[in-house]
Amino acid sequence: MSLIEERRETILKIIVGEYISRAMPVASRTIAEDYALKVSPATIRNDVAYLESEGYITHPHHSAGSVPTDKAYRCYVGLLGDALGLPEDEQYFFYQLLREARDRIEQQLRLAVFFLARFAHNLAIVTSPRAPESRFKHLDLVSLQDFVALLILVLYGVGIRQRILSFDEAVSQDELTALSNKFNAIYGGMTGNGILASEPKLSREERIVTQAVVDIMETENRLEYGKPCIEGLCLLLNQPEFYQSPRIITILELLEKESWLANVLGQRACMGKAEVIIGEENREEVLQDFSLVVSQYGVSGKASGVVGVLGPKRMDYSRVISSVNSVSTLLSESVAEYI
Amino acid sequence: MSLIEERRETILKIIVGEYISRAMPVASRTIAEDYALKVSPATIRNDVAYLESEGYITHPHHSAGSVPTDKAYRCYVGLLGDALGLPEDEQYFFYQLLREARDRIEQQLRLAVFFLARFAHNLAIVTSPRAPESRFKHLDLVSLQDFVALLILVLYGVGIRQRILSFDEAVSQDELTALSNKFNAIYGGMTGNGILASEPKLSREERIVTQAVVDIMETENRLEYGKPCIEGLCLLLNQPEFYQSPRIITILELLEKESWLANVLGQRACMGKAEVIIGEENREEVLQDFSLVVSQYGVSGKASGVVGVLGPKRMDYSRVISSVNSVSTLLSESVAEYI
DNA sequence: ATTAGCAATCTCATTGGGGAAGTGCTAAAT
DNA sequence: ATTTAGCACTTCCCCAATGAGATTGCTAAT
Repeated sequence: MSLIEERRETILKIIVGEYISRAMPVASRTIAEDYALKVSPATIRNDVAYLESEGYITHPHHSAGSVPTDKAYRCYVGLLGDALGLPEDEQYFFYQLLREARDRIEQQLRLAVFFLARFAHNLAIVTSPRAPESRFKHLDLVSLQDFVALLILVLYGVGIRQRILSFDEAVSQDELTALSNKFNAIYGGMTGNGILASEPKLSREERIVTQAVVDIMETENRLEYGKPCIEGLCLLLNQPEFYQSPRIITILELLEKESWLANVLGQRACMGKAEVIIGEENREEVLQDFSLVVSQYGVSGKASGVVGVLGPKRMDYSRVISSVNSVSTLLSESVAEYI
Repeated sequence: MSLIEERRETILKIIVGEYISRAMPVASRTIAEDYALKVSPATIRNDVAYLESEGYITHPHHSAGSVPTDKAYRCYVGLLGDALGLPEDEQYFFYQLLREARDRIEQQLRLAVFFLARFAHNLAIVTSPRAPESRFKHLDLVSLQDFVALLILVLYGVGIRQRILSFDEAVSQDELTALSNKFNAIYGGMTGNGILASEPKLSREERIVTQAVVDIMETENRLEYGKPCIEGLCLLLNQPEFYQSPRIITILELLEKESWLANVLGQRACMGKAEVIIGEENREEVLQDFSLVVSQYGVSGKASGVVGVLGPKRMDYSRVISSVNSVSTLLSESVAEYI
């Protein structure tokens, strides 16, 4: 790389960095003064003109400073390399906190999403872990009223689901317990289809239970991701580009949709390594002013969830990526313990 | 009530109604023209001056029309009486929908909050039902790894909680099942304190389980309300008074707090009848530009939750109140079925 | 290849005026 | 005593004009 190309790259990095921290177009004089480049603003303007012709830079208007394009962010993220992680102390504190809550899965996810939002200063998303295909682990039946029982179904990969069952005749708790024992013995490890195929001779009540079990498992299979926990909406809204902007409403509308996460992610999240989706790389149109950093966590093939951060394209990628990676790693360890 | 007083009340109702539907100060001429009062704008101005001196009306500035005060809204709500409910067809449609999901408690709450938000055109809140004091109903232990098990605890009043247990030595599923049976036999119907007081001789493993059970029950008792489901944030944000206003951020910050609902409600929600909290009647300062309509649902003493709607003071009280009442009634029926 | 200098461009905050909206007051009418 | 018409006055809101400030693009010199 020639000296000139090197300087252009430096200038590009400076522009992206400055724009990320100040949220305002970067002037050539600022670059020349605040960084020891030993060239005049005019030279920098020449380089910027070149970078603009290559599609890395735009200007909001004729006499405004430089603003990075999506291409510039992409390049910037590429140059980050294996960046610095979170500060040791923050990371350790978070680690301790998560360990303390390791017996309460829900609580742990809520802590994770809460701290991820604060580490990353943006909207954080964590989905509960789930298995790629539902497999029966255990069920339990609890009598509520004479004709009504509560079905609790445990699936492999830390999923627990409940449903109310109504019978045609009174069923006592003892009978329910007997039913549970029978099903636990024969259905263990089976998939929904497996249970349907095994088709043992069933009584009326047994059929009701089995149908509910299969229905839960199939519903579960249709979902792409577990229920997402979200935190830090107001951190996102406090960002200068969204302050009092109608665009935030489109984001809220997106988040209220049922399966927005599957639409947004497509296939992209991969295990253990944060992926960055910048601006127009987002398939969802309303996200094209945003960047998304996502990673999968969990144990491959057994149980996995997604952690991610959504923020303006002008986010502190280094910090966000390492936050996502940290949280992802810690949650993976946690899942491995009780899978 | 003299003729003049009657006219003043009518004018007050007109001003509140117009302001609710148009979100703009109401001019005396508008009142005279659009409503057949048979008096001139000047007369109306005199009455408005009186209403202002009594604290029912303000003006954003000298030559602006009339805007109702909190006192006016309170009066307006009082005059509503037992207002018109929701349209029959909407109500019936919703009723059907809720019945279809009656075996899935979570799903039912989500449907309820979703439709409540849309009926009321504002932010809707529904908390899951819970009992005033936790009482043991049933537990189940599922082996996850040699030393690790999943505890599932069912409490009276439709609560189901889970926790991961770690033992010092390997415990098989058979042993776990035996443990469950034992506990189900002796702890049934007991409170957390009751279990502690009964203090049977316990093995190491039994102690771990019991401790977890008591801990869950006590944690549960400390919570004032179940986990709130929220819907319709963007409906709220689309209201003209919040459009591009920084006040929405304070609302988001409030909603992200752990126990905001208890702070906001205090003692107020009462069973089966919607309560209206207007503007400065809210104890929470950031809500003083809002109104809140809340009601309890469930079965008194057994299991109850809260349904509510949060919106601008300028909300359609008639519609919101009847929406809240409808949803509350339907959810109460539902809870009664499986309590 | 780099730089200094300068004209050109665009934003943004300020100012001021015209017009519209709507009240408050006063005096007359009922 | 109540209601009304008429009018002055206040305030907002939109618009255009203005000027200052920032920063670039270009040109010509180094």
